[in-house]
Amino acid sequence: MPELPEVQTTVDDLLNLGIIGRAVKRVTVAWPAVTGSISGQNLTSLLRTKKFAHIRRRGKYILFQFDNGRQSLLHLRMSGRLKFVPLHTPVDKHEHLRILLDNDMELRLHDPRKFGRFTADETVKAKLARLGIDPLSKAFTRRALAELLLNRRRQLKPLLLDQSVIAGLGNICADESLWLAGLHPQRLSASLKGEEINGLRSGILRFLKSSIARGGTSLGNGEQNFVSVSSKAGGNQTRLNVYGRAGRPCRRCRQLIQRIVVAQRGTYYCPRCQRKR
DNA sequence: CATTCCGCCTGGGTGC
DNA sequence: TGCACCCAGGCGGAAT
Ligand SMILES: [Zn+2]
Repeated sequence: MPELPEVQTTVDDLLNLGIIGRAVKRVTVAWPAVTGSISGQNLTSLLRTKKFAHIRRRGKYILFQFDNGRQSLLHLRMSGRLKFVPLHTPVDKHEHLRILLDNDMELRLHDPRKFGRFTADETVKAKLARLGIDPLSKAFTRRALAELLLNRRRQLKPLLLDQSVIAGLGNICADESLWLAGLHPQRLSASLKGEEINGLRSGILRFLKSSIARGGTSLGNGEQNFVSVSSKAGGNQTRLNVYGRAGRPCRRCRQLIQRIVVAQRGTYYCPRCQRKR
């Protein structure tokens, strides 16, 4: 579930927990697929005594940088979230990766669907290199977005979800941004006019800033619902205009919101405000 | 180059 | 209660 705002919220939380400057004591892997079958012992020998120097968001990845220069990446995928608890806290059945620090606090990946991934090897650089522009960076100008759109002939929504084009946007952000901009999710990227491109950029930024300011979007109360490291649910769900609102009236024109499938993802839009043309 | 389908997993919701 | 079915915030690989 986590998209850019939820990952950013998670990183912001991590930076308030006193992890920076602490060393790794042990890594425990409870579900091998999380690490691509790299054992906890291997990861422990790689990271033991190394201190956390930086924690940053890169697209939807959380990047951990250690004081020896080693980098590792954590991706929360669909249902991952982090917990930070004392060493002897009973291990939940959904906690598949645990990183013990030298203050006996443990960072745990809680991930019911087991899609989350952690890597600390040489593939990190390649993964980072594949990421497109960060939508919150200064480089994400109207001109930069125009170039990304006009040089491709793709449907808008799959393009927005392509992490090698723009890094961090997810299914909710794509639908909400397209509604804000009044653009059909299947419009061809190369067909956009200047003003439409500017509107799309504004929509993306407006959604991201709103969601981050509210601690992300938390859609329910289940195991797979997003909460930050401090166990707080986000508040952006009440601001959604189309996502999950099929059959309900558009807040702008009262036309009923429709759900279609685009690029194998549920896609919500207003047939009146967002014409294919 | 773009699109489509599948696999990876568990859990929540709905309808019978 | 039970069961069948559909859906889910992501992504990588294969086929077309
Ligand atoms: Zn509308």
